[in-house]
Parts: sequence; C-alpha cells; structure tokens
Amino acid sequence: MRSSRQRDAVLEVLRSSCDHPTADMIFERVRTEIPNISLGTVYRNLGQLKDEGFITVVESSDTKVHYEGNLTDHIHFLCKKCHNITDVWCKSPVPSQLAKMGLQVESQKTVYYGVCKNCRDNIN
Amino acid sequence: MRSSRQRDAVLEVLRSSCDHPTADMIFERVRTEIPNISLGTVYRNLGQLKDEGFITVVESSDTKVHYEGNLTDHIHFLCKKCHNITDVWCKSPVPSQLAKMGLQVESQKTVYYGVCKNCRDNIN
DNA sequence: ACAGTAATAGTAATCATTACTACTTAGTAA
DNA sequence: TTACTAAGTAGTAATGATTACTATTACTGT
Repeated sequence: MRSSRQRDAVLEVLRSSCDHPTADMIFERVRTEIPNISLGTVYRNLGQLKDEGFITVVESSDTKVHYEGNLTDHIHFLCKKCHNITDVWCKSPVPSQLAKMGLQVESQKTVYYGVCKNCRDNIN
Repeated sequence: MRSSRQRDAVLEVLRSSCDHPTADMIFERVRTEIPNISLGTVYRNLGQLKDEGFITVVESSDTKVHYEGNLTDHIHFLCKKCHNITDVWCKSPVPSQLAKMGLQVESQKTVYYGVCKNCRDNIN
C-alpha cells in the first residue's frame, strides 16, 4: 500500500472523530481539506484501511455502514430511537454504570470475531 | 397489527432458522409456502416484526441486513473469511471455550441497546 | 352484508456501494 | 535526474438492497 494524501486524510478524519461516521460523512469532512476528492476514493480507501486493520466497521441500526478509527477495546451503546452510538470506556461495564451516564440498557449483544474451523482447514 | 398469513410465515421461517438469513433468503423460503408473496411484503413485515420486538437484526460483515428470530440471550461468532455467523450458547463464553469449538477469537465487540438520555427527555 | 382500514402484489424509485476508465502520482532503479 | 511501472485518483456509470407507491384484497367490528 503506497502512501496517498487522500488515504491519509480519510484515516485522519476517522482518528479525530468522536462519532462513528458513515462514508458520506467522511467524504464531506475530507472535502474541506481536499475539495475535489471523489466519493469512490473514500470508499476504496475505507475498504483498504479496514482490510489492513487500521479501522473497523461498527454495527448500526441503519442501512449505512459506520466506521471507527479508534481500535482501543471499548463498548458501544446504541440508542434505539436516535440511532446514536455512544462510546463507553469504563473497564467492567454493567447496566447500572451505564444508567449513571443516563443510558437505559434494554438488551445487549456480544460478538466475537475470528476465523472459523472450516476456513482454517481449507487453506484459502 | 392485524394477523396476516404472510407475516406469520415470515416469522415462522425466522423462528425455525438456525442461520441468520437476509431478506431475500427469507423471501425465497417463504415462497415455497406462499409462491406469489412479494419481496416488498417480506421487507415490510420484517420491519414491523422488528419494531414490535418479535425479531432482531444481526450485525454482519456484508452490506445486507441479517435477521434472527431467536430472542434468547446468546453470543455470535462472526468469521472474517466466510462471514458465517455461529450461535454460541455457553453461559460464560471465554475465548478458550470458543477455541474448543474450533473458533479462533481475534477480537470482540459488545453493544448495549436502549434509549439515551436525550431521547428520554424529549418525549417523542 | 357493510364500512373502514390494514395488508398485499407488483412495480417504480431511491440511494448506498461498487465497478470502470482515462489520467495522475509515488516509489524505485538505472 | 529521468524513465518506468504499478498503485492511486476523479468522475461517472452500473449494481443491487431497500423503500415508496398504487390499485386491489382481506380482516374485523358493527
């Protein structure tokens, strides 16, 4: 992967974001610095940065894909009404702790990511 | 919400599914029972069933939305290669336990769902 | 049976994402 | 520096999942 001004800008936008922007939001933000950047370029670089492990994709309630540049382990709180995603940094997060932050927990989902047995066996 | 044969069929397909099908997969399965059901009907009913809390949406690595009829608390293991989603039922799941199942954990995400302070305050 | 309204089938429209193409640029080696 | 080459880009077209729309059908209470 060669260095490119556009990819650096995309990564920088994500690393300095507290929210979890979508591709078009990132596009708008990068545009303030590189006005003629193409939306396709943003998508391509997001894909590469994800494949290389520099950013991750965030689970969301809308159809769009949300991105995150912060790779530190943390919890997400996803509001069912406004679909806003709040970062939660407390070490051992329990619903009572979240309640102190004004976040009423109704349900929880945990996902582990990795490679399954089939994919490891079929070396591909 | 009135009763309808189409919605019952969609829910039944989801409840009897071990995988986590997308809208078009559900469409194909319901079609074996109701051949002239419309894809739009499947989407509308999935939305209603989700809003009413009968089904949930599953985080995934592709663009399509995956659905699940099983509301019991459990963990998902998402393979980065084949994008297959495995249900994990063990009570206190730790990577070593998953390893026994042949699932190599590389990372983990936990999401809490609920309503945030803003949305509770603005009664809407 | 009738009225009122939710639900449906079928199709058109939307819109996030991906693919394509001609042109540009970063990295490298003479 | 210069030339080469493969990766990257802008701009646009295409794809495809999802949503919207409309005329018709099917519940449900009176």
